[in-house]
Amino acid sequence: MALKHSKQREMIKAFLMERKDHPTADVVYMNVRQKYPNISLGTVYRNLTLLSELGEITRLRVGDGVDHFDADTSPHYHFVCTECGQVIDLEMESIEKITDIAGAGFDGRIAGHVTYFYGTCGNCTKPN
Amino acid sequence: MALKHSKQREMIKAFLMERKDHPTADVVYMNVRQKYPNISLGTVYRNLTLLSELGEITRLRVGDGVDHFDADTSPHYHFVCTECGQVIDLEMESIEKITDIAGAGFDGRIAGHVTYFYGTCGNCTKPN
DNA sequence: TTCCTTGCAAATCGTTTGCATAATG
DNA sequence: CATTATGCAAACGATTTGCAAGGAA
Repeated sequence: MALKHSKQREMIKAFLMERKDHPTADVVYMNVRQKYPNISLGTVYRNLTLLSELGEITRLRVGDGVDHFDADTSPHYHFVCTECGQVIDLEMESIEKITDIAGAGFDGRIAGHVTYFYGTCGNCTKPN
Repeated sequence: MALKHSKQREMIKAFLMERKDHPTADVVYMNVRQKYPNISLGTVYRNLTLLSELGEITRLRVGDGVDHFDADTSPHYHFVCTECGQVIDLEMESIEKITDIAGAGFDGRIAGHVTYFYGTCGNCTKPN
């Protein structure tokens, strides 16, 4: 279980940190491969899973069938454009209280929530 | 594109309506097959997809890797138990306003949101 | 008769995993 | 040296799809 350093993991994490969008495993693979041609898709998946288990990155399941990854683990929300598929960070007031609202009268323990907003992004909304 | 009646579709819809949980395609298949042994998994998938496109049912992507289906299309929220995997309806005050909160200052159009709450359900929370 | 729907099986897609080898501590 | 990590390819599970045959309008 003792973690050992690996060039591959380092590059995957670094790549994720320099991106403001939320790349999929395949995009990570394609990009890291330019600098490190020998890396395999399996290694990318293994490291993305490991990093998210360590809490260093977040796995985003926005409902488009593909997992997205985010190196920004601070609490924030995402918007998914139904037109172009883009996943964008939202700058918005906290809505943490919805967990309490949901918990009122619920027979169980609510630990948290997952929310994403959808619609058309700035670009796709513009007239053409 | 003109829709034609089919016994299979009718039974799938009926089955979904009599369930308060949120069955997966496979569960629908297993159950409908008891009354209609010849039905195929492909047909179940095709009809679930068709019905959800028609807006007669809702496809739930709660992040467990399997799609769940709900015949109740009225706006409501779901809770997913991280212990037993169960998906339950939540009776709670509307949180529709979070769409407005998210839209404030956002350059684009927000059409809606998807939220699910997670934690441990009543049964799984109980001491044992 | 038209053409929507089905059953079946093969195909797809994203992701995971087994295994022998390479790299790390 | 003891272990973790890798590359590769095969395996997986959920869902989709092509096609010839069946059923509804």
